[in-house]
Amino acid sequence: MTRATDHAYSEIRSLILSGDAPPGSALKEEQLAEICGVSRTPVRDALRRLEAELYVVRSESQRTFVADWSRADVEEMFALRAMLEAHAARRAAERMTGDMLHEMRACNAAIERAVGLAQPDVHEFLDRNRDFHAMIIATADSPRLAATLSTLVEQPIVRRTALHYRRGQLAQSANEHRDLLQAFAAGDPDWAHAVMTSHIRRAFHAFSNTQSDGD
Amino acid sequence: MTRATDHAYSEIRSLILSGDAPPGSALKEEQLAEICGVSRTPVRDALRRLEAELYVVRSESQRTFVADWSRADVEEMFALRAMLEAHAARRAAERMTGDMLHEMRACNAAIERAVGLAQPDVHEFLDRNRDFHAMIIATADSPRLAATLSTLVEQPIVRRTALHYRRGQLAQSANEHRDLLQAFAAGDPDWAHAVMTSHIRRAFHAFSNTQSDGD
DNA sequence: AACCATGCTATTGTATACAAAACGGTGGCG
DNA sequence: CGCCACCGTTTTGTATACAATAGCATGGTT
Repeated sequence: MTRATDHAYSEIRSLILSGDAPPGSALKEEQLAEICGVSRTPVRDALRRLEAELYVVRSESQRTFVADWSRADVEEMFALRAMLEAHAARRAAERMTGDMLHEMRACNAAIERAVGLAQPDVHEFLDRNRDFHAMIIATADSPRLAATLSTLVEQPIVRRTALHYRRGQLAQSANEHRDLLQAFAAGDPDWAHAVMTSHIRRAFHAFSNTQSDGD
Repeated sequence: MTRATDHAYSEIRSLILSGDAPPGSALKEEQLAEICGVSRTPVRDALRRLEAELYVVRSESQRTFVADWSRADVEEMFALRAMLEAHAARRAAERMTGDMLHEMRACNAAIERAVGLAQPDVHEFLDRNRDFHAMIIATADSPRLAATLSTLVEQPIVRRTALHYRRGQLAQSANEHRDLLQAFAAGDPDWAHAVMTSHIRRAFHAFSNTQSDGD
């Protein structure tokens, strides 16, 4: 997994995220190899990785397709994420340090800035939001939890969801982060757990709404 | 992933489970290829799969080693498993059918038979125990939950644990399964959730004890 | 006309050769 | 004596050729 494999990975991932490779469409190794300018070997490695991260699925005869998430699939994913991230928040509250708390406050300040602009900077919001959640997971100090979450969090869904957020939804997200910071500052694991559960579940419903709006 | 890859996978897995490849030892692709009688290509695929299932880990320079689980790692794994399997039990209680309940009762009867023998049949216990938990996960009807759990139920630990069980511990496991069946029959999700949490946590402490006994 | 068998084609699986990178040891230099 | 750089060896990464298999269409048979 070095140059060629990483390149193939991000290239294919982009195809999926951009919609150039729509859900359900077949991904052929040779064709992808040509697009990426590498041989089939690194493409195969990249596809295995994307499979582990649920971007693609394999038929029983080993053909690869872009994952097609039904509404039930999305709901299921959010439910798991709520459970695991709430657990992470609880552990983080037990292990929070002053330095980390300071860093997280700075991070959320950046989020509030991005949201407060005349034209909210959604890209900045997404990046800082990811940082914020990553810091919680890092503080939770549970490598397997982190590995498990990483296959659920970094999904096309999250990205598409935020792109349809209204300013009010972005701001609410920042406010919930503020609540989390209070729970962390108080060192109250149950509080952190509850806020995080609520935070993720609201994200799910925000997603449901943008979807039913017909995009 | 057909003949050669599958063969390499189970061969390498056996090396790890049997202890011929002890925790922390390096796994070299060429050497494994020779052992399995295949080329490096399927070995590489097998190693990726074993990596996803946490049997092996990779250094930052892409060398692979047999995973070496610290006590903290094991505790962490059991905590995640308790959370996710309890969730599965809750969903299963909401979706349980008469047929499945019947099948699960038969399965647990087989477990009780294996445990009740003059010389308990641990191998039979392990197989039927896996079936029992698999049926719960199947009934929970959540593909992503199933996929997530399959990477955590990692056999090395479970297997080693059960091999050191005394008859009483095996019997207690069967009794807890009985409690679960009652919860399912009653269609009580919270009950099922609580019993499963307790079931997994007891397994963790049973594991801790066999470990501290010095094997 | 419907259905099954058969053969062609598209696609993935496997082997092998070569390239790149990392590790380890050895020698020289400070 | 210790440290660093260099080079040989080991190990993994990548490309390519070939094998096997699945999918699909076509034609024959009932």
